[in-house]
Amino acid sequence: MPVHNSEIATMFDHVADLLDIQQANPFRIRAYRNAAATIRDQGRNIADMLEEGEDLSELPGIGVDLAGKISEIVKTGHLGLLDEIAKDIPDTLVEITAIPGIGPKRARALHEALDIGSLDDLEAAAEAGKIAGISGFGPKTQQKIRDELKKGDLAEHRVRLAMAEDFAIPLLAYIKDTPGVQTAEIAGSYRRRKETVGDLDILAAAQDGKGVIDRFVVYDEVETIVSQGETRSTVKLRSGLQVDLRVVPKVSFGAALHYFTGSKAHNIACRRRAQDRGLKLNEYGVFDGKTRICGATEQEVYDAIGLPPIPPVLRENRGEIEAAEKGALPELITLADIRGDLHCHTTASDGRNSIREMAEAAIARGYEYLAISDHSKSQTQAGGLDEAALAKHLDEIDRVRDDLGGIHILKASEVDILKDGSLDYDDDVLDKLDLVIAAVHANFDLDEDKQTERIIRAMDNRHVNIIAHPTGRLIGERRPYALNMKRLMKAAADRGCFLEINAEPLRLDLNDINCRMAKDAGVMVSIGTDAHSTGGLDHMRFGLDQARRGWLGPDNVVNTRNWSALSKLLRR
DNA sequence: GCCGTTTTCGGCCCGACTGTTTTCAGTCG
Repeated sequence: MPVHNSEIATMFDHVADLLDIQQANPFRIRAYRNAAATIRDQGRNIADMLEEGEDLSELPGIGVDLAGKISEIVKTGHLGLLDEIAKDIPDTLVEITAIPGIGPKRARALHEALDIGSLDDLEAAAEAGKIAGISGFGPKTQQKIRDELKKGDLAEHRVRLAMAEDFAIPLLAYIKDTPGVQTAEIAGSYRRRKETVGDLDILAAAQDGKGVIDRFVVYDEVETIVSQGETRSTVKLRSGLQVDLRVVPKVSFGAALHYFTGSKAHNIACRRRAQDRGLKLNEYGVFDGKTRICGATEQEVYDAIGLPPIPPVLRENRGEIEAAEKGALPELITLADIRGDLHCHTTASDGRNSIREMAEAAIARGYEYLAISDHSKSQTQAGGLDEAALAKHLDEIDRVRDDLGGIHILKASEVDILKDGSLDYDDDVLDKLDLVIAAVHANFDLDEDKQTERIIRAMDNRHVNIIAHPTGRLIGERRPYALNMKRLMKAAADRGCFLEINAEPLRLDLNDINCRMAKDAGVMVSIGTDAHSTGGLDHMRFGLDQARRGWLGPDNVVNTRNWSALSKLLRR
């Protein structure tokens, strides 16, 4: 039974939560959280690394002790430390800290005063009116607990970036439109272009914070006001999305933007750098003693701590500070680098627009080329084409090509990789195509070895240029299938095969970590929208976000090449 | 519990808002 990185990370986070309630050494607690983050950031399976004899204590934030605990988890599936802690406090006590306003200290107080050990215990105590009597608690807190329990909605739900935009853009316009607001930005993981965001963090520059906050909390979509002060406020929108607004004076805007953009780990590293220089960094600026030396722009903040500006997409404390220090930050790809889209569908299978409409839409976006890649015959529910239908379809592409100048239309197909790794069309059919995208659309539950070998076998076919959405995950809906990514990447590099970043907001597959692995493994990436309509071509920018978060530059991406370079690359 | 171009010991980021207090602890980001 292989242990996933996410399981180890979850156990470490759980240990941290429990130690927090025990009021253990806060730095020890942080060590567990940092280690959990490091483990999540590994593209490779930790269990595999261990098996291959790698020294895990060389990973950042993991020392001899935690390396030993990882090994224990991988070998036994258990962590003895958790049993130790359970003697003191119940495992399920952590649940109650999901209630806003209940943190580790109050959880402990509730446990000690009323022997509360779970959400159910808490609910019973709250309904019986026993909470308000505990020191540090009062009637308001008791009522809040009852309200939150009644609502039930305690699980953190992150929304996909594309959906967050739908709420963020009009809200930002509203804030910018508020009298007295000089400038405003959306910060947080939204600005870092993370694939999902937990809440929206908005920053505004204004002299009068209160006026801005007062108008913020009456925004049309606000359902509840969680907190409301002079310079900051938190609300919940009807959609359930939480929004934090912070207002600072203009001279502090850069420092506040830096602080509010995060990530937390990046901020901590920056603040530590400031400390090393005898300075203090907070959201109001960079300070020498009590004197504010700068902070109007992010550039000034980075200058003060001796670094070139670091793009928000890289601010995850995944080596960007060290790279910046050495002047080795990557040149990141931008939309302007993209010369074409190598994955889209038409009415021939499950798309909504014709070949001509898709091509015209690509021309309108300034592209040199577009690959028309409808589904193969096994995808019956998606209108996949059998050989005869494909032949007619290719003829139709020829007609549009003759008719429509100004763009190279590639005859392509998104061909199913069957369970045994063979392809859905025979080689003589594949021969007629300019580009073959191979994709897994069924049999997701093979074990890691079988799934990996299946895809590598598909890549053994010299017709295959691109593996589409390599992990198969759907954000928030379907986990990636089991795959040895390191083996897959090596195989792709050896065969001159490309891996896709599928730019569809639900997929974004490869993810940022895998993109970075691809770069390190020397695998080129193709960013394709998988558009099923002309509008879907605009999802390219979400794929670019993921690529940028994965440190990719124009050189790492196939579809930054001009037509002649691309055509050479497609010949394996 | 981790970490080191000052260090193998002694450090480890910083501030706003709320509710319960009667000056502040706890929570959150």
